[in-house]
Amino acid sequence: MLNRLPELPEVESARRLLDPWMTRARFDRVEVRRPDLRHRFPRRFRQRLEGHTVLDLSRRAKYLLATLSSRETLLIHLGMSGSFGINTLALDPHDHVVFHMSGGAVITYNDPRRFGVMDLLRPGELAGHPVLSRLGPEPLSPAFDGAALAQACRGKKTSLKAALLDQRVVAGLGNIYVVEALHRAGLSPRRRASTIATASGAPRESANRLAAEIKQVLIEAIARQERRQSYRSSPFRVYDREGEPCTRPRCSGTVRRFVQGARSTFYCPVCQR
DNA sequence: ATTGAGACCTGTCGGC
DNA sequence: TGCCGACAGGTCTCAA
Repeated sequence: MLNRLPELPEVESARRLLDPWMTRARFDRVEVRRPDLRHRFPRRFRQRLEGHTVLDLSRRAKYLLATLSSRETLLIHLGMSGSFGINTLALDPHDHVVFHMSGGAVITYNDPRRFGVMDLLRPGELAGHPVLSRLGPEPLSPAFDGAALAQACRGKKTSLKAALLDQRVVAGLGNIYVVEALHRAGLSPRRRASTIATASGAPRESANRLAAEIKQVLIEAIARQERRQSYRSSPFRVYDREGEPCTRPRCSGTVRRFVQGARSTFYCPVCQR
């Protein structure tokens, strides 16, 4: 469903799901049922995994990184529809990769739209990686705050929404959580990104508020994933609520939708300025 | 350099 | 009922 689109909280949730089954376990057998996700798999993908042990499973932005005993790193991106299953009974047509681990666990990667990525990085390829090395700060790290956000937005002529989707500004947000954070912070998605910083790049109050709301919306989403309860109504305050009353306290506005960078933006024109 | 638009992919949904 | 186009979105590529 909507909240399964893999943004940072969903990827963190996947990491926590996999960790007990993967870390300290060995790849006994790897099945590649479809090698054509977003890119072709690296050469000898299966052989480079089999027989090796996972030493550590971490997350950077929307990427999962498994450090292997071979000193290579398995890099995984869930794209738009990727998910993992543990010991699922029957194979689905979209189960593209199956890891048979030494502990007996069978880990299945499912990805109907095949926008996901699996790659293997040799020891030297991690540091200067064309994507990883350009990622901005982790939004939940202490390094990310209003000052860091303002500095990254300084002089940017693009919209605040586009800036937050730029993984070099802050790493791990997608359309939904950007829309939610802007709503919570009471900031218009159309506003120029540079307006949250002073001319010298110092944070305005809006930058501090936005950074705090980004953290909060992610923390709440991760906690929701952990509880794994199903919701009868949307957990989002503004996303996909076009025409509904604004959910912010004392706001009488109505949620509007418009397209920004070929993505749907939902916002309240009354309280988001 | 920065910014924006199009492409990739397929399940779902609304309209006729 | 069934078909078909529109839509969803993360990231890469290309062009202005």
